[in-house]
Amino acid sequence: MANEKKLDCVILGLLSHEDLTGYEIKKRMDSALRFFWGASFGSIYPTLWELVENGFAVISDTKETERNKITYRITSKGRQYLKEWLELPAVKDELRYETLLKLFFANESGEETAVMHIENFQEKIINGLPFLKEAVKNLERSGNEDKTHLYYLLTAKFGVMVYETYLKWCDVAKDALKGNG
Amino acid sequence: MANEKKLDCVILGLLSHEDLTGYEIKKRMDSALRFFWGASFGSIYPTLWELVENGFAVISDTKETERNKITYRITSKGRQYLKEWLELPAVKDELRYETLLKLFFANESGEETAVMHIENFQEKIINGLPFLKEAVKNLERSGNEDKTHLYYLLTAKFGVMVYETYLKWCDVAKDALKGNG
DNA sequence: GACAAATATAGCAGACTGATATATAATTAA
DNA sequence: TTAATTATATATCAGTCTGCTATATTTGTC
Repeated sequence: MANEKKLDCVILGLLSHEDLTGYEIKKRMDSALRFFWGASFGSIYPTLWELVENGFAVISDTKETERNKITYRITSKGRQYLKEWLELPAVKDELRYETLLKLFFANESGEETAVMHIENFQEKIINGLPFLKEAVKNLERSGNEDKTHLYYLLTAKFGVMVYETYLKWCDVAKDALKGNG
Repeated sequence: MANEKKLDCVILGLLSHEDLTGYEIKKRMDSALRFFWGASFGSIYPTLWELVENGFAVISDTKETERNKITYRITSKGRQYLKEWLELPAVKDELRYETLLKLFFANESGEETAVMHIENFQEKIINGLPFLKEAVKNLERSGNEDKTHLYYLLTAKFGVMVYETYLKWCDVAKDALKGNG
């Protein structure tokens, strides 16, 4: 019954850094937050309206003529709401890996399919790593003058460490299957 | 528009091992699959009916009198459907970590809150590790006579490796914040 | 100036969660 | 023995979010 909605707070978090349009919010989701949280347009736009209705955000009218776009700005009420949410313990920490699911049931599909899933996974991780490593490099260079950077850095480091572990596991798993062919 | 539903296949996967009631399926979700997939009663029961309607499962009437419960059995049509899904590449591999989200925005809530989130996370991981380690130990002991065990073992090993990496990261992150207090 | 790509918003069917409700069977405690 | 508690078992539903589709404009490119 309580408020299980998270996206309003995620958007307020992004707006706490800078004014953004819905489209720009989506871009942030697909870059900086990509590794640990996602959201679709289909949820971002309705949520933005909701934030305005609740007085947590306002439509910022600077450069309105520049393009027919809507830029949102966080209000002090919104900042307060965000802060309260940030102080609550995290509830949802979960993985949802279809790769592991398909591997778990691979008895029905055979060993070749199992190896295929591991190799697909491996490729996805190899492709995703450079972005995370680049983020760590840039954030480390920019130093600790800005706390925002430090927090971003910590999440990016999490990503690098986890992805590197995934790659190690891929080797372990492939070895285990090959040694059993 | 295509079938994005996964739960029907997950349930068929579990039924491919043994006949189960909805309640037992939920228990498997909360133990063996817990680490990488979840499902609620609210989705399990409707999906079971759907499976019966589509001829992928039947109500098994053995020991019907034992208790007023409904046990489901996979059909050969269901097994075929499962196999086809298992052979498709995995689509959804994603993390959803509220802890990282709150850490990312910790600039608004302060360093103490950030450390609190990391420590809560650390505790959750420490509490979750023994189950995964126990699974690895038991599955390694049971040997490779059964392929089903091998696939389960690989997913459990994934869990152990990843959780141990999480704990390493917790130390790194706490150090970074303390060195900056 | 034609074409492609990026920007920008909106709506919707379907999937899933988390909560609630209800009932029975088995176990434990008094 | 019976009361209380816990485990088993199923069902329903509002609210949340995804993935898809549609539409239109702006910017860059050749």
